[in-house]
Amino acid sequence: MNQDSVDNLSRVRLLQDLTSAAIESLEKRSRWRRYARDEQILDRDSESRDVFLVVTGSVEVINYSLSGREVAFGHVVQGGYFGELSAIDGGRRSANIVAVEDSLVLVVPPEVFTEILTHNPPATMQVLRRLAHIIRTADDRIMDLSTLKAVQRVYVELIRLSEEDGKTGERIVRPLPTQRDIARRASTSRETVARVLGQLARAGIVERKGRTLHIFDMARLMEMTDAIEGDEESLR
Amino acid sequence: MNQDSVDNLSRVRLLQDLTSAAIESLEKRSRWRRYARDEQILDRDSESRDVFLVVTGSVEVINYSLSGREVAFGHVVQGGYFGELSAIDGGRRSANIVAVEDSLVLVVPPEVFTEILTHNPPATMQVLRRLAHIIRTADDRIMDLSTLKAVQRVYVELIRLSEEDGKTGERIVRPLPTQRDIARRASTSRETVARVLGQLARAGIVERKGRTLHIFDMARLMEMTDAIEGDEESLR
DNA sequence: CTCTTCCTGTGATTCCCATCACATGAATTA
DNA sequence: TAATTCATGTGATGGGAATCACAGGAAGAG
Repeated sequence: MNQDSVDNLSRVRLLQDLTSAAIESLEKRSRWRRYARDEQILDRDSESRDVFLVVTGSVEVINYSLSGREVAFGHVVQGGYFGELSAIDGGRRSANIVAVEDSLVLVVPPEVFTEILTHNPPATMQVLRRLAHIIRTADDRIMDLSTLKAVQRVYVELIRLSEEDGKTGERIVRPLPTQRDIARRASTSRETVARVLGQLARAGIVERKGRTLHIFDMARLMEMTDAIEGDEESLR
Repeated sequence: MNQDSVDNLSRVRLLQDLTSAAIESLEKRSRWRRYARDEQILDRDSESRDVFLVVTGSVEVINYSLSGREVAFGHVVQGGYFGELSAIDGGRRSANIVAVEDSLVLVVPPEVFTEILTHNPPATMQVLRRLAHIIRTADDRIMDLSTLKAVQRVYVELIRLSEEDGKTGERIVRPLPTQRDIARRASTSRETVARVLGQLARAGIVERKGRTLHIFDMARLMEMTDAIEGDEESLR
């Protein structure tokens, strides 16, 4: 094992409070795996219980309905991890994991993960906070799905994706995901996303330039997520 | 403090691995509260961080949209607890809690809760497993909301509520919640629930007798949750 | 026992948006 | 650079279910 591995691993949030000795021991009992872009890493309902530490790259958490509809649950990027649910409760995988880009992960056996938990209170708190965060996010999404219209869920998703531009201070979404990706996060159809984007652009609220979406009127957009807006005319 | 309290508390899942000494110390640093039926225990977005142990009675976790729509997230019955998210991550309350019946709860300050976690690995694993379970349930619900029609979500809810009758071995739902309650778990309207129940009864799949719903054809009901069923005629 | 209040069953109506169907356009690969 | 393959913009249409509107029943309160 080389020093690089330890350095990289220490950047994984789960391990940030461990000593390098502990990390080395963990690494020895785990195995490295590389996954290519679009490669399936984990199948829903499969039996493994390992925890996956994402050292480089990023993955997507996604599920499919019987009818073929895709529902995106989230991303895990460099420094994150996934698969902890099964390691914790011994249950099956609750989702499919796909590599979004070429990724390097450390596959940690459940016993090793559990051992970290029992010996490292800070790491355990880390996991607890992460699970708490997942629950809050999921609950918000259930609320959105239960109370908002499809169009409004697209607004919410755009807001969620947006960030302050470092230079201009403008609100932007970069890179703008494909309409298909937005649709599977907002649980709607690709066409609806296209229409919403078009309508917002025509109303002067957003503008798309290549892979960047500029949000000119963030306040307006946020209002529209909870008000029952009128017809499109009123947007002009 | 009397022995009864310790006995009752030791039945709370969070504390089941603690010594009675530990439970006594915990109880001394917490406070007892009684809530009447329908009383609001916790408000969404409020600032407290306490964890609530339900010693007797039961409570409901519920949220309201701006438009007034109600979304039910779950129940916590005797022996359970709630409020742990805020104690873990310091964030605000994510839902409202209402007493379903007269309830006695022990209100545990966040520091005391955290102390239990750091000193009792089994209790911590308990919490981790509970959070994992909540996440799985929430994810399932997101899938249902994203991929099923309102009618099918009612089927799913009936299945979820159903249990084997000890004597007859029949599949039943008892007590059958009001249509309004079913609607807020399935995220649909009360009327839709009424129509689904009526339609299932006419098809001979279920029968309602007072506050009990008998499910005669469970297999059929389960099929109907994932197939795109035809018109009502085909149910006869 | 009687009076509210809440629950339940059903019709009628409106409207959201998923789906189908193409026409470009952009981007990747051969 | 041609040839696929994927992304995007928009019309047309149909169906599902939310909403509105009552009427009768059950059940709790006084």
